[in-house]
Amino acid sequence: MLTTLTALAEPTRLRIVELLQSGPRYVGEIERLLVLTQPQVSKHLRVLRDAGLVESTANAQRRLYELRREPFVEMGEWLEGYRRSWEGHLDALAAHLEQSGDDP
Amino acid sequence: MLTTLTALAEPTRLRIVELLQSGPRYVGEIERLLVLTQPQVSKHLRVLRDAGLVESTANAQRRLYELRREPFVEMGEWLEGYRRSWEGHLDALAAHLEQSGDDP
DNA sequence: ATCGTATATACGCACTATCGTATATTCGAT
DNA sequence: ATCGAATATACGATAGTGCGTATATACGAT
Repeated sequence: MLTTLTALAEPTRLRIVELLQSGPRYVGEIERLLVLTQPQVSKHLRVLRDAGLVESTANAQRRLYELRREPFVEMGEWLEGYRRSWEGHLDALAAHLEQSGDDP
Repeated sequence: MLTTLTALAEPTRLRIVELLQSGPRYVGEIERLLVLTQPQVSKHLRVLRDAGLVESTANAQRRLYELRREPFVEMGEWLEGYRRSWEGHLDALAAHLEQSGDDP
């Protein structure tokens, strides 16, 4: 989870990820659409790939990058834990109120 | 979203957040349970609070910190966008397969 | 009023990460 | 075989971030 969060917690990388949400893109497209230098794009894509957020397939000398689903699924599962914890607190509150109801 | 991600993308802060998942804690408890220095805890809590991830209520000279739901809800909604995008891709794939089915 | 406890902030240092520029690599085209 | 396009990497400089130590602040207890 930390590696996923670390990879996303950088403005430029988050922009790249948000762009890739609309579909796979070549490095050059990302460079042009987000107005970044080419090494900047390659470097950030490297980080995203190492974090498992993207994968690339080579077409001739171009590389098509796309998002991987897994890390996003994992984030969803991770969030579930928090959702459950609040449900738990609500259950505890409900139990408390129920108990309080016995002695007005 | 960026501020939330930035706040969470630090090992110690993530540990604090994970601890707070089990319920509200005083600064001293966090310090003891996670084996951190007191200024370290205060500093990280400050960042988490500025990011809107936690809020505190004062009891005498102690401050009870707890998670706020909103940023987690927002993360869930943000993830929804990605889930939908993959559904979209799957729909496109389904449409393609459907079309292909016409001519074997 | 003073003291001790609990928490927050200030400041200097070290480390990491990002950026820009230059260079390497890969591959198709000629 | 050579050239150009597309992408990746190396390297130096800089800026941001976390840590430790010391200090400030707030509040209850005596």
